[in-house]
Amino acid sequence: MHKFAANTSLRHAVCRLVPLIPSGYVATYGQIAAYAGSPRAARQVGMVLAGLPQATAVPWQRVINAAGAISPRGKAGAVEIQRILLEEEGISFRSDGTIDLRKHLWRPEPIPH
DNA sequence: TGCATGACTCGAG
DNA sequence: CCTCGAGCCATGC
Repeated sequence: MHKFAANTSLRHAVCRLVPLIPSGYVATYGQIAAYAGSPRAARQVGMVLAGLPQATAVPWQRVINAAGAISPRGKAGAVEIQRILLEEEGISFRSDGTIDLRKHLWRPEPIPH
């Protein structure tokens, strides 16, 4: 019944990169995957975030999908929680529930190492 | 080994 | 601009 797993190196990259996203901005799964060196691993990034403990210091809420929406999830209420956290950081949502990436997408100056 | 599953993405129509 | 389908890839049974 030990449920661990998840690509270790990607997990480390995610924990290093996600905290670089400033409050008030968001990044996409694909973006994080690309900076982590695995441009095709967007889904795995989602899996890593799903595996984070509840009390993590990693700002997982700042990672959304390429459509500018909060990705639906099995857990009921999870999407609402994420939205509230982002609104508290100053991010506004359109009536259809999406975020304007032109305004809020994280665009790091130099490429993160 | 095979097949379904998912916090994904992109391009065709 | 939106909907769909196909590609993608680690996990789990």
